[in-house]
Formats: sequence, structure tokens, C-alpha cells
Amino acid sequence: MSTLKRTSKKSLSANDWACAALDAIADGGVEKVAVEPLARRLGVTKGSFYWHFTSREALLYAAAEMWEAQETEGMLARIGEELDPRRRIQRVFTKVDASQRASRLYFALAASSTKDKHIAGIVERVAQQRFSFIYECYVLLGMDKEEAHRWATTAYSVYLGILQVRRDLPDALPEEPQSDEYQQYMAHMFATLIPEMHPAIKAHVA
Amino acid sequence: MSTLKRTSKKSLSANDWACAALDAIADGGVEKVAVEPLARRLGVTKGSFYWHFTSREALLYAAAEMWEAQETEGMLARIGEELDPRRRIQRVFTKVDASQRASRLYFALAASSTKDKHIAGIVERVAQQRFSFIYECYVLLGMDKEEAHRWATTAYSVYLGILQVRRDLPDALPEEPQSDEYQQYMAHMFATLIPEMHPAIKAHVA
DNA sequence: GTTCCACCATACGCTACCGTATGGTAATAT
DNA sequence: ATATTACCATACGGTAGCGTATGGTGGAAC
Repeated sequence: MSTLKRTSKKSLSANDWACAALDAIADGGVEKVAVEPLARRLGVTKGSFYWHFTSREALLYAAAEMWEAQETEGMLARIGEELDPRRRIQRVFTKVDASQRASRLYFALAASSTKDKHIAGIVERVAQQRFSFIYECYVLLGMDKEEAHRWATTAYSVYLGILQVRRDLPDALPEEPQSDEYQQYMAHMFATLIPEMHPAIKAHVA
Repeated sequence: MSTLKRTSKKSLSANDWACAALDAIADGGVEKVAVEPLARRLGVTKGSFYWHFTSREALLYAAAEMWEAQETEGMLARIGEELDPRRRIQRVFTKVDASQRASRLYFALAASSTKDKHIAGIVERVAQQRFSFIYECYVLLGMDKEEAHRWATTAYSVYLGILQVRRDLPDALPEEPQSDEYQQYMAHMFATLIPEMHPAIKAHVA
């Protein structure tokens, strides 16, 4: 995705370093972000790095903030055009396994958020935004705030849990979306995560 | 829990080292397991360590296997005496937040399972066992294998997801179990995760 | 009481990485 | 053409941790 090898003689930017750092995080976690290995990977030395950044920590924060920006626009970009709240929720879950990289990034950054308060803030903002997105779907389904909050909490928990199950217990989840097993699995999840027609709406329709 | 400070002159065992390593994992992740800092914490030097273990990796595996053993007996110990499948599932979720340490251990080991195949196997066995426990509950509720598998997958996803939400988005979940919000939240979760009386059972009862 | 061994201390070399200091170069400005 | 600047290389000192080698010690065995 962003594995440029410095074959061209163009000079690097701080953004290039942040991208490389994100690659490293997705590959081996936050502690994989090391200046000298990254410099080797980019075909330069760390003399370049310390021109663009003041420290390793600064690079980490830049990468995390870049991740936040991508995540912010990515979530809405993938599902934004869909307006029906039911189908919105469905899209959230059908797009879960879209990117292996995305889940690895989240796990890595969330893990390091226990040690770094600044990254913890970034992770929390991303999580809060995802949650709000799901929450609004349930509001659109006619729920009041408390009820929507409960449904959204469960739904977002499933969202995160599926990522983890796919990593730690890969045999539990069906593979190909064309399979019958996958369809039934999705149907069951939607049946439990998306409520029946809500009384208020139902009354309004009737 | 296991923070002995070597005030006594008793000699250490490999188990003491593994316990200290587990503490380190729960505190700062797998990479926090370092021989010399652990030795300082135990009041000895690394000359002691390399008597009991051949390498840092060996200590890590010992700690992970100790975790597996504790987890294996712990899960069943906390819920085992309950026999009714509905209440079993309920207990799983009311005991989720029991131990902060337990969830941190899981996250840390699961994160490192992407880099270490041996730890990945341990994590997978633990996950498989947890899943099977939930799966069996749904079987006891009268479901066939496929249906129980789908319900268990969703339920276990929620289980893992809640842990993550509690870490990354702590404001989303209610705090005190006595609060009204908490009760409603739990009631909603049980309503979505535990099916209505199953037709087969219902027919049998009727 | 000597022997022996489990257990530990000390000292060493090695690697990986951080951060700094300083000099070099190619492109651009003037 | 020279000077400036953006970008990078090189070289250095410093820390943290791994693993080894070897010597010490206290208590159990005989």
C-alpha cells in the first residue's frame, strides 16, 4: 500500500515517515516502530528522520493521528451513501473483515493505549465515533436515547468481538461470503442485532 | 497477588519466575517480560534466572502455559456449579468485569500471538475452550449444532467485545452493578443473547 | 566434617536502538 | 556565481537488555 523503496531520488516528507510507521504498527505492533529499521526500509539513514521529527514518540503520535484521520473518513466513506439505518448496520458488519490491516492497527494502538495517554485519547475518539455512528442508526429506528445506547453497546461489542474471534479462533467464523454457512450466520446476527419494527414506527406506518 | 519481595531467604523456583512474568505481562504486555528487570523485582540477579530457564523465550512460554492452566480451571470454577444453561450464560457475562488482570492478560497474549506461533496455539486453545463452554449452553437449550454454533459465536463475540469496550470506551458501559442503568443493560443483553424458549423444548414442556 | 549440589552473584561481550553533532550535497534563490 | 536551505550521511556516545562464563555459598547427604 505504501511500500516505496526510495528508488526515486525524491526527498521524503514527514508524511512518508508516518505512513511507514503505520505499516510497522500494522505489521508488528507499536514497539516495531524503530527509527533505524524504518530508515533502512525507506532507503535512508536516521539523519533524515531527525530532520523531520524530534523523537520517536513524535513519529508515533503522527502515525496515530494519521490513523485517526483515515479511520474517520474511512468509516463514513464505506457506509456513508447508505441511508437506511437497518442496511447501515448491516454494512458495518459485512465490512468488518474487509481489511486485515485495519483490525491489526486497531488492536496494536488499543494495546499501547494502556501505556500512552496520548494514544489512548486517539483510540477513544475513534471508538467514540464508531459507537456514535451505530448509536445514531438505532435512534433512526425510533428508539429513545437509553434504548439506542443499549443496542449500540451490544452491537459495537459484537463488532469488536468478531475481529478478535477472527484472529484468535479463526475456525469459528465462516470464510467465504458465498457459502451457505456465512449467509445463515449473518442472518442470525442481523436478527439479534437489529430489532423488529419498533412500536413507535410500526404505529406510525399503520 | 504474587508480588513477593524476596525478604525471606528461601530460594526461588521456576514457578515464581513464571508468576512474576505473568504479572509483567498483565502490567505492560509481553515485551515487558525482561530478565534483568524481573530479577531486580524478585530481589535476585539474572544468574538465578538462567539457572531455572534457558532463555527469555522459555520463561514466556512457561508463563503462557501457566496462564492457560489458570484460565482453564478458572472459567469452570467460577461458573461450574451453575447447571441451568440460561443462568450459565448469564454468569459468563456478569463475571466479565470481575478481573481487570484477566482481560489484560488475554489482550497481551493475544496480541503477541501474531508474532509467536507457540503462544498463538495457547491462546487458541483457551479461546476454543471458552467458546465450547458457551456452545454447550446453547446445545442444552435444545439447539442443533449449526444453530448453537451461530448463537455461541455471537455471544462469545459480545463477551470479547465488552472487554474491549470497557478498555477503549469506558464511558459507554455502566459502572456499578447496583445502578438501574446496569440492570437494564444486562437485561437487554440477555434478551438478545439468550433465545426464547426453543420450539423443541417448548413442545416437550407442553 | 567433608563433599556435593542447588542456587545465586559478578563480570563480561554482544546487539539493538535512541538521540546528537556535524559535515556534505543538490537544488533553489538572489 | 555565490549563498542559502532543505535534506541526508556519518560518526559518536549512551542505555537496556540477552546470554555466557565462572566463581561463591549455604545447607543437605554421607
